[in-house]
Amino acid sequence: MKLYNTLTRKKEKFVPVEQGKVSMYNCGPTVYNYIHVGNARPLVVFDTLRRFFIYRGYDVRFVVNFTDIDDKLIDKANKENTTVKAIAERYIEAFMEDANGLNLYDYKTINPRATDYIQEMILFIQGLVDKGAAYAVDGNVYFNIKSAKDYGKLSKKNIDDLMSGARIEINEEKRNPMDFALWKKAKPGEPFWDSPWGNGRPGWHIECSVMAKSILGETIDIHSGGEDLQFPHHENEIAQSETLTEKPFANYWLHNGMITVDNKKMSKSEGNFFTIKDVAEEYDLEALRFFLLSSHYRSPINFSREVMEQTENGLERLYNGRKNLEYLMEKTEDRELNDKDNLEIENISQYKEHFISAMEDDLNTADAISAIFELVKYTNTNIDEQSNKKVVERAYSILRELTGVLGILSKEDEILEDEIMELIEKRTEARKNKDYKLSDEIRDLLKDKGIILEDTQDGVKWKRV
RNA sequence: GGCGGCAUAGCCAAGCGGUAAGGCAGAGGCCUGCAAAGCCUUUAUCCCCGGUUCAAAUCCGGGUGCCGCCUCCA
Repeated sequence: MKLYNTLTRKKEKFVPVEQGKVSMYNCGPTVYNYIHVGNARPLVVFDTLRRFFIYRGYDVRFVVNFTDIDDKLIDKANKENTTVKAIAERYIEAFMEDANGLNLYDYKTINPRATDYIQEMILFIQGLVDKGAAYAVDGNVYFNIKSAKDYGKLSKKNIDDLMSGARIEINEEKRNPMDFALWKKAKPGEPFWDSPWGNGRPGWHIECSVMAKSILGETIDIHSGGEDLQFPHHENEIAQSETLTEKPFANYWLHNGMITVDNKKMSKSEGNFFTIKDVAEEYDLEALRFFLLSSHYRSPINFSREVMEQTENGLERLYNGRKNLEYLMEKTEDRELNDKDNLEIENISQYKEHFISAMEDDLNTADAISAIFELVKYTNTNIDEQSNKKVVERAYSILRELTGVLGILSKEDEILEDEIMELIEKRTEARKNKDYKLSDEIRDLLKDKGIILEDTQDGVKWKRV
């Protein structure tokens, strides 16, 4: 497995800290609002990486946190005259619904909440204060970036350039304008926790460092997130964690590219965003997942109605391919494998090899998807009622395996109600009698019910719209 | 101003020095009572200009255009 590591700006061979195990941490949502398509990209992409690791036999621990305390939650709670906790509950619930639609959590994922780790954060901050890397001023605690060796090593920025950027807020309390808050003094009416520096709450950056350390340990394998978090968030996480533990915080830093709309970054502050719920009204969220995997995770991708429709149609082709194989499994005969069968199995297996090597090359899902399309093309063309059932089953299981790694084609066929089966039979009878008027009426009736019929040489196939 | 990325057919998108994958859409055809699905055929000198090489979409230099980060942001 090769992964592009932002730290070195190179594709590197992946070597886990502990053989056969992978620890991953992905910065999760701040739960003050519904998540949008841009927020969904890292979740889908790195969920796919996790699935691939599991597929390759790794024992994976994957953490995606909830930031459930910060300025935005406090503002929202004040505006709605409710509590921060209530806001967090509401949007965590909404998040889980979206996550479910995106097929994110059918394997175990750890979802810690920042507010459950306040004591660990206080100890962490105290450790930094004891080391002289952090200082308290009037109830606030700041991290002194001068105490971090290599500050800027991830984002390749140097402190002087940043200073001349000069868009840093002036704060009299800070020794250096780039110092950032580890602990914020409580203002009247804000939620707070007791600490050695008085009542207050944690800063944003410290949360991820602490949850990662508490759950996964001092050095984790992979830390991921959107490329817009590289600076300052991830840079600050590194500074805090490595200053405290004196060990590498994460061995591999993975960053996904941005989603754009009309070629401008989708973001809440720009207002050009579509929430997952918006998308769900028009498209199946599985199509959104497929869209997010249709190009390489580090490239920017433009979200548009046109491309979503293209994606839906492509997904449909894959479903049809699977449907055809399911159909053939019923129709084909199970017999000993001959040379032709073996050759076919060999051909089919090549697509699986192609898929795996694409995924191992820095998670090239776009190329991996092309392998799946090629598999479907192959089976549509070369496999039929005359084929050996063993070959059909082999193709089918590979298709399921590979689409499962991507988390697509997750919808299963349902059993049709008796009433509908009767209509289908009635139509078949009508067609036999060449009563095409009646047969077309029945077909239209079923279409209204969302069932599409296909007449094939060996009988009627149906599918849901 | 500093740092980084990208530019491949109507659209999306692989490609990492050996002569342009895949998908969507369109056109024509096969099959079908008609459809649908599927299959076949069909659409690219890879932003521009130089250079290196037997060979460049791929490497180097110079342009042009677009985007991201430097501020909360996935």
